[in-house]
Amino acid sequence: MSELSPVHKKFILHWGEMGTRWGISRTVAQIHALLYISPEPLNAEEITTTLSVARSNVSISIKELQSWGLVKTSHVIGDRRDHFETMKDVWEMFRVVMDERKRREVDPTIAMLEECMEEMKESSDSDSHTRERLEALCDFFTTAHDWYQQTSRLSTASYRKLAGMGGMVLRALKLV
Amino acid sequence: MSELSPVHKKFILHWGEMGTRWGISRTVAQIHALLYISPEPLNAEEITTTLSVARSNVSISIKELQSWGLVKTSHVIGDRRDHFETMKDVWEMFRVVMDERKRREVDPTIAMLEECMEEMKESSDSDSHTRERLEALCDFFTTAHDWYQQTSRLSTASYRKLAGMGGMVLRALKLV
DNA sequence: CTTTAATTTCAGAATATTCTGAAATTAAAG
DNA sequence: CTTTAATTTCAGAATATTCTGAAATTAAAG
Repeated sequence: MSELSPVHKKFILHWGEMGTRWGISRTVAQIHALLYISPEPLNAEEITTTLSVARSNVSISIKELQSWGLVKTSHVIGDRRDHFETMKDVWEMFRVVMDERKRREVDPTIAMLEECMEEMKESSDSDSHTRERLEALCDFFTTAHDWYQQTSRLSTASYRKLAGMGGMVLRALKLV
Repeated sequence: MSELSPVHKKFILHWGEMGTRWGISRTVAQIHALLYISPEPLNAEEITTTLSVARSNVSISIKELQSWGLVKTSHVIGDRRDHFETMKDVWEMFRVVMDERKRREVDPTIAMLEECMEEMKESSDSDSHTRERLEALCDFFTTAHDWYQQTSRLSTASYRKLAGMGGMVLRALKLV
């Protein structure tokens, strides 16, 4: 794995680029891409040489990926070094990312909105326009949150089934 | 609107912070938040003083919001300045953002994956593991893309209905 | 306990991003 | 056409982020 084919490079570079657009550092995303296409778990040294980044950068980035729940440690007998791997199931992978983003960003936002509404109530703020806007946002987030709760635990197969049936479902529910 | 209440400040600051986590500059997100809670369209000068940022920063950030399709220009009779406003429907707002992210990030990623697969075919690359991984990713993205196509055009009311019925739908489809 | 391999920490360098303020441009008003 | 208001552009300052390399720490091997 330490010699990347042109396709490997293309994929890893693109994934790194996408990472930066979503607030994830390039190296973190590149390591994730590398582990995703690697047939077997890699140790830190291998990642360092393959991606040409500093050893310490790999260490920190792996920590970051672990905090997202995207990377697990595994071991090889006769080798004391940690090896790292990521899940291969893509739907599972996105579920993990969504869960974490929900926890880090959506939940605090809902909390903030509720606090705002509470504070407005207490100070008997007559600014009904602001109140309406915040309520609409809060509403949207909680509805989306509920839907997510319902669907995110589906198996890969069920998810695929649901997505495939999309149009039919909507027609049956007379939503279209 | 040039004097922000504590709740306004709280909301705008939080929204700005969330923006940075999703790869959007703080000021861009703050302006969006401000326009969202503003009862009427604001001109650039008002935004400048309310948020205490440079006039030029407002100009560039508004451009950015317009490129996302989140901000529209409106005019007031007897005033030659542009006024800016954002949609108030939250579901619509997120749909617009999703559409744009799909166009900017998901579509190019699908294209990249297809190119990779094509290149592997041409060079009759025997790396079946990589091929499998890329195919799985491509598959996921196209399935998600299809589902999104089906549901994203729903009205706010339908979206709410669908989300509300979540559990029922899944049970009816024997997915749970 | 000593040696050595592996890993982590962290200060600061390198880089990228965001923002400012002055100058240039555009365009409405008179 | 001239004046003035409004807007945009853009170089570089300010700031934030990412990354490196050396030093410190941890922990396995002998």
